[in-house]
Amino acid sequence: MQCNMKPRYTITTAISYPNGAPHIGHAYELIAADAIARFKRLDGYDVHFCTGTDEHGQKMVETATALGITAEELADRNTPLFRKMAEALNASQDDFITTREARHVKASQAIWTAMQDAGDIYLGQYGGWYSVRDEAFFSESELTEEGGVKRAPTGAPVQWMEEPSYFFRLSAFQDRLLALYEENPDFVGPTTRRNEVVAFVKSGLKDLSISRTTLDWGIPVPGDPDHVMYVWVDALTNYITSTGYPDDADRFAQYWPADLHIIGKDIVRFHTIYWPAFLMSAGIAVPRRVYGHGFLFNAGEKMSKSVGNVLDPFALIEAFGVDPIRHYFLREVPFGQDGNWSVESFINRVNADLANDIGNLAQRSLSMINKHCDAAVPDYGTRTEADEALLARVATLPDACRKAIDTQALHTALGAIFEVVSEANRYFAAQEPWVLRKSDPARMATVLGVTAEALRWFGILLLPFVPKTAADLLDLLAVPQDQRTLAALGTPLVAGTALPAPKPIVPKLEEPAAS
RNA sequence: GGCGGAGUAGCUCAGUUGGUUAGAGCAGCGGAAUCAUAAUCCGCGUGUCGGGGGUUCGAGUCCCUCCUCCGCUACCA
Repeated sequence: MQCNMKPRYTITTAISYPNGAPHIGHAYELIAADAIARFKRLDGYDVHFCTGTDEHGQKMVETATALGITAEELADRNTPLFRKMAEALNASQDDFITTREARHVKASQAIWTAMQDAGDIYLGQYGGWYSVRDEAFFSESELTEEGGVKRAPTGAPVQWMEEPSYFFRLSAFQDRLLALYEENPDFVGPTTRRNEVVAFVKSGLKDLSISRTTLDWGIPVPGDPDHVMYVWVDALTNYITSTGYPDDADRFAQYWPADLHIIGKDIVRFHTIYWPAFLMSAGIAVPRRVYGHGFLFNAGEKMSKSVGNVLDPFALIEAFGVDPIRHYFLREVPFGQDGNWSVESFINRVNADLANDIGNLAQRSLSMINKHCDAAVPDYGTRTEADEALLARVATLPDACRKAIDTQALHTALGAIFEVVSEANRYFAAQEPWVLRKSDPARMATVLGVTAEALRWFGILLLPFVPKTAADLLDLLAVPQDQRTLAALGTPLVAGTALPAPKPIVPKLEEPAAS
């Protein structure tokens, strides 16, 4: 318990499905959520940032079976890869949850019981196409048909089967959901997704099958161990498990409801219809906002295993470094839209922004300080209009970034920052401190000091996006660790502070051979 | 089919409640400078604002229509 009651901010990614190794889509979602989480911390929030893996479900069993191992072994094999990815991406999650954990089993059973007590769960019959050989149901769209025989993707024939299943009374929530969207226009983003969701709910809702008896890889239904929970109750509940439900009432009160769920656009419906309905049924507050990001393409093509063009986040990080990767996807892809990866545009973007614009600005200004100002922050107290104009421009950035971050416009935040970085380059070129060195050393000192001060703002503002690079820049400016917050932006560099010898913070990328 | 979104310079896109010669970044071409990671700065675009029609003193910005592309249209994370 803290006495100084910082505002809190709870943000999550979807939990990844670890039936394979993580791919760039998983990385992208985590990078974006991490940037937002870091920004909120930087802005003084008490942040709870959670990610993880969803280890249950039918696909896990299918994949494991194909590999000749158990689902549990598959999870043991793959979940660590997702943890490694988070580490490699320099993600700052406060919690990494997996659905096998005892706390999650407990939370899932608790919300189930709450929904049941509310009268929204009943026992019925679920019908579907079942493969005896695979011991699994398949959806109509997965099936192939030849000679009147429907077959599963595995080639096994399927037959229409019915089994007992618990249902969630989703149909009863249509009006409440529509009221939710009506009263909270920001509940679903981007807007185009919201329209789809509203249209879907307006078209009428059917009750949802939420248990299976043909599967045992999952969380047992309370009071009926023949059933395991099927998919959504288990998977979505991770968000409240992570915030302390049901036992840690203090933490839960502190961190729930979530401020933001960052998810892929493909699972918007589950997060904006099923999830709030579950919560309303259980008497739990609904999240404040759900945002569906776009997908990434590789050189204009959809990534797929069969095409073999799936980007491996580990390989990219290995080849280029984390910050360039983070920067590229956050800056180049308008968040919420689909984006594209190409090596050419990646090299261009990273070199232009990080190496040339800000990296070189730091190098050229700090080199002069090092050589001509006794390697200490020069006195820049006597300023001209041009100096003030630049600093005033820089000072508009925090609010611009806050506004962008609160609408998940990550690319806009970075765009705003780099627009002013360009402004700083123009300022530097126009002031010509290398000429002033001979004509007016005091004026030179001021220009260099103003530039260094601008760099301090850039460094702090860039921490959420490119943490290592920004920290390196702040190191060069001798900014103390406890001064690296938005609140500390108002505390300018102190003249006379010793500065280390400058060194390039971002190496320029060469045209690579790596893929 | 139904609902929704989008079509603006080579590429990626901005364009507020309709108003002066439609903008930015990147790429390209030319120049300046030399403090710096050959980085930076300055200059250069005759774009049918998808086609057509309409409203208006005036439309990329509103209305109609057509064309093209995309998303959603339930039990898969």
